[in-house]
Amino acid sequence: MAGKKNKTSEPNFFKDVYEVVKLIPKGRVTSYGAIANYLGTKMSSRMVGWAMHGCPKGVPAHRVVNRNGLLTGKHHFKPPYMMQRLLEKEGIQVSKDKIVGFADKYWNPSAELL
DNA sequence: AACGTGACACAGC
DNA sequence: AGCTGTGCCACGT
Repeated sequence: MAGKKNKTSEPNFFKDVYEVVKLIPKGRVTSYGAIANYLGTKMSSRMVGWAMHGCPKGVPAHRVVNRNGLLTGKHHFKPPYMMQRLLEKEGIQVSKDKIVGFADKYWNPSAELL
């Protein structure tokens, strides 16, 4: 039979998110909105975060933060301080769950990958 | 099928 | 300057 996917919809969106996140250079960070914008769903930044719920191994979700540079998703890590730990290890300074010099370390997929 | 939820973003107050 | 409401799309129940 035709290879019809039983899934209601292919998680193409999620897959794209993972791909982009994996492409984030070390020592850099990006925001959900940036990824969403790169995927074409600029307003649907929520989906990016939701996609991270299934973040498979190899996806540095700790490099993805909100537009404020705040580690909003760190509470979802195990343990939660793992996110900050990884960021500091990559050379990113974090103060009060916020990226220091976020604008300077900001990585725009729409611009860098373009 | 409908409602509620979710790691966001933006406008309005 | 912080809170609220709305938009967005997908997933869970």
